[in-house]
Amino acid sequence: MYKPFEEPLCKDCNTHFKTIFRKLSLEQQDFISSRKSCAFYKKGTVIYKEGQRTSGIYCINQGIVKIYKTGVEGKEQIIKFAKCGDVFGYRSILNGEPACTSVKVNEDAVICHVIASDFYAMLKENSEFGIDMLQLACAELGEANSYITDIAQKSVRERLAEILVYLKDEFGVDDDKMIKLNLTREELANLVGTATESVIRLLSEFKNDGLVELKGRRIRLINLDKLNKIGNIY
Amino acid sequence: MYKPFEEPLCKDCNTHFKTIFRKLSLEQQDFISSRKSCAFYKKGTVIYKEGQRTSGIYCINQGIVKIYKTGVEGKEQIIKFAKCGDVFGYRSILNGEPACTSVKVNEDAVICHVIASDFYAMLKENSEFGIDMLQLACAELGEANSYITDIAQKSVRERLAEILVYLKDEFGVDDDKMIKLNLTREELANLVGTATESVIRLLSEFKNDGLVELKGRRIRLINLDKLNKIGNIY
DNA sequence: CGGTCTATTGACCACTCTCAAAACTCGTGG
DNA sequence: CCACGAGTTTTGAGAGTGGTCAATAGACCG
Repeated sequence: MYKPFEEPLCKDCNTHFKTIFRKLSLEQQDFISSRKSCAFYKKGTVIYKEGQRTSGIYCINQGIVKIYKTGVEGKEQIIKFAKCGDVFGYRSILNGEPACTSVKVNEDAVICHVIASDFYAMLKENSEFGIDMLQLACAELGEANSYITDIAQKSVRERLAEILVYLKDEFGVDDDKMIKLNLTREELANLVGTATESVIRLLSEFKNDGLVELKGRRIRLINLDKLNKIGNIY
Repeated sequence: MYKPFEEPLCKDCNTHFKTIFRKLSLEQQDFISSRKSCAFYKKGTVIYKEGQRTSGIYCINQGIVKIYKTGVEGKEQIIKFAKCGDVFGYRSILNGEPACTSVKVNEDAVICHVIASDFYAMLKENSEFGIDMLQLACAELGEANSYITDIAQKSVRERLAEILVYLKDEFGVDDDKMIKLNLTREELANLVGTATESVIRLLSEFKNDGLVELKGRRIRLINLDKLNKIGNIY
C-alpha cells in the first residue's frame, strides 16, 4: 500500500511548472519547503469534506483531485478538477470558514500541505505573493461567473460539448489522443450539471455524429470544430 | 441632468460603512481620496461593458449597480447587485484582461474610481490591504460556487424562493416591509436564471399561497419560514 | 392621447429528469 | 479458472418542469 516518493522542493516545482509560490524569494521557498508536509494519496482518498475546518493550503505536485460541493439530496456538483501546480483549500483559510467544498483524489497524487500560519506569514512578508494569490482567485472567479452563465442559459447538449473541449485543453491527450482524465459517466454528469443518463445519451449521439470516439471511459474528440460550434464557444 | 454631490472621502466612508480600504493607513486613505475621481451616475447608465478595457477599480458610495454577463442570444445573466461599500471592476485590472462583465446603474449612484496604478501601489505597499482584497475575492468565489450548485440542482421554484430571501437580507426592507431593490420581472428572471414568464407565474403562485405580497415591482415577504423551506435553505 | 415598455395569462411542446430493467465490467474468492 | 456480486453503463418509457410564442392588459412618458 505504501509507495515511497521523493519529497518535492518548492523551488524544483517552480522550475518544472510554475506554482503560486513562484514570486517568493529562494529563502522563502526554502522556508516553505522545510516547514511543509507532503503525502502520497491513493485514488479515492478524501482530503477534506465540506463543513470541516482545515489547517492550511494544499499544493499538488502530482496527480489530480476533484473539488466538489454536495447539493440537495447529496448530489455532487463538481466545481473543478485540479492538477499538478494547482493550489486548493486557500478559500476557507483566508475567510476563516469551514471548507465550502470537498476534495477527493481522482488520480494517485502527491500533495504538499502548508499550514495556515506559514501561508499568512508569506502573504504579509511578500506582497507580490499576495498579488499572485489575488490574481489566482480572480481567475477562478471569472471562470465561475462564466460557468454560472453557461449553466443558466445553455442546454445540456451545449454544455457537454463545451466541457469536453475544455477538458481536452486542460488535461491534454495521451498517445491515443484520448483525453487524459478518467471520469465516470456520473462524474461527467456532475460536472456538466445534469443526470447521468443524459450524458450517456448525448455522448452516444455525439459518437453517432462522428464527433467523438468512446473506449470505456476514455474519450477522444474527433471533430473539434463541430463541438465548438455545438458548445457555442466563441 | 447635473446633480451636485459631496465628493466623499475614503476615511468618511470607512466610518459610515466599512470599505475594502479600511486597512489602509490614514495617509494612504488620503492619498487615494486625493487621487481618485468620483461621479454621479443616473439609473440606466452603463459604467462599462463586457469586453472593454477598464482603467481602474470602482467603489460605490451611494446607489446600486447591476453586474451581469451577456450569454447566448444576448440574454443577460445577472451575477450580482452591488451596493454602497462594495467595490467592483478589480478582476479585470488584476488579470490584465478586458472586463468579463457589464455594469449598469440600477439606482442613482455616486461611485468613486481609483486608477489601476494607484490600486497596485496600495497592494504593494500594504500587504494587509492585499489580504483583505484576497478575502473579498474568496468570499465572492464561495458565493459563486454555491450559486453554481444551486442553479445546476435546484428547480426554478426553489431558486426563486431562495433569491427572494437573499435579496431581503442583502438590501433590507423599507417602511412598508418591501424589499429595497427595484427589479423588473425580467431582471429577477435573469438573476434566477429562468424565463420572465416563469418568474411571473411563480410569484403569483407564491402570492396565492400567502408567501409574498406584490405591489407592482415591490415585493414583501410574508412567510419567511415557508420560503426558506421551499428554497431548501439550511 | 398615442406609443413604448412591462406585466400577465394561456396554449403548446421540447428538453431533460426519473424510474426501471438489462447488459456489461472488473475484482475477489471459492 | 470460473462464478458471483458490486458498481457502472446503457437503453427504454413516461412524465413534468419550464421554455417559447402570441395575444392582451396595464403602466408610464412625452
